[in-house]
Amino acid sequence: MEWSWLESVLSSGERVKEELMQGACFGGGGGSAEGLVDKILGSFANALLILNGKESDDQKLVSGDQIQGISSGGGSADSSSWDANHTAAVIKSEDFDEESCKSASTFKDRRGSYKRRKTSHSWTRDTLTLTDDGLGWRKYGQKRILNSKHSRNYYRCTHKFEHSCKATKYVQQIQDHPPMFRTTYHDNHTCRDYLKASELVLDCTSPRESSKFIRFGDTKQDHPFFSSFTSVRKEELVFKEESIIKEEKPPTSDDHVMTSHDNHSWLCDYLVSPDLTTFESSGPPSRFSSTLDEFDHEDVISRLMIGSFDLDEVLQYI
DNA sequence: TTCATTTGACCGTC
DNA sequence: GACGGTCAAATGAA
Repeated sequence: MEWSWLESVLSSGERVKEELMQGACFGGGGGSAEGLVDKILGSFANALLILNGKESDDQKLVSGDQIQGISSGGGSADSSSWDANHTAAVIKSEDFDEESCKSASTFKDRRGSYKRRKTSHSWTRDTLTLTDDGLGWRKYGQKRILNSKHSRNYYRCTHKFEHSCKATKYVQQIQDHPPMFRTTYHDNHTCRDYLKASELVLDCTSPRESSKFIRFGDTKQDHPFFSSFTSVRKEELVFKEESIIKEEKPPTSDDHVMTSHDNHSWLCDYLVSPDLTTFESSGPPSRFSSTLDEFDHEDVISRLMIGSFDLDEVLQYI
């Protein structure tokens, strides 16, 4: 029994390695940038599926062509750009189906229609001041909450309708002296994912390095995608000074500001969303677990998306 | 004129 | 039935 499990793990490991290596090799090959990116992401998606044990009948591995088909078939404003949402849709097919069903219902007469987000991706941040977190929020409601002196303000993403961004947050004053505000975020901003694939440069300085390091372009600060990320890092420093930590899920470092309400890694929560779509505001420093159990598969994609990545580093955990 | 905020109503969940 | 999240008309600000 143990052997079969081990065999399974090793077999999966080999396949993951194959997929990741294939993805890395695509970077050195020919073809259009868009096609290459699609193929690479297809391989990484497959690797994740294997790692998650989801390569079953209902969730086949995806090919780069499939991703390409999806990305070009959607209603994206810019058909030449690869939309990370689509890959997320492939990887998290269950979520995708659920969303499809939801969208099938009419939008009229849906006041108050919502699902309580008990299990959704949420986290809180306590601050001493009402600080602008630099993201586009629009207030859509205010409510008095039971057993609370102060009303709760509800915000949604400014680009909710333009980009179908599901990010919402609510802010509530939880203390008077000194004033303390608790901001609870739900879902990540997907409105900043309109990243042009053509701007993803595969930068391999040597043939040897090309098989070892995968780098998605230089993190140019003037790129909207990365500039938002870098500005966020600055903001994080500000928040570290004026924020306190909640203890629901104590991180390893003392200066963490926010609390995640699900089991995703810190990095995934705040740098890249679990559905691989979003760079979120600020967050705790990245980590890389040293055991297989702690190893979060999504870290792989997170780091791939952020910048350089040591493939061997991943493979040693497989 | 456009866009953001306010506010009461609606309605799903507990 | 209470609570809380969202909607949308009314209102205000730029």
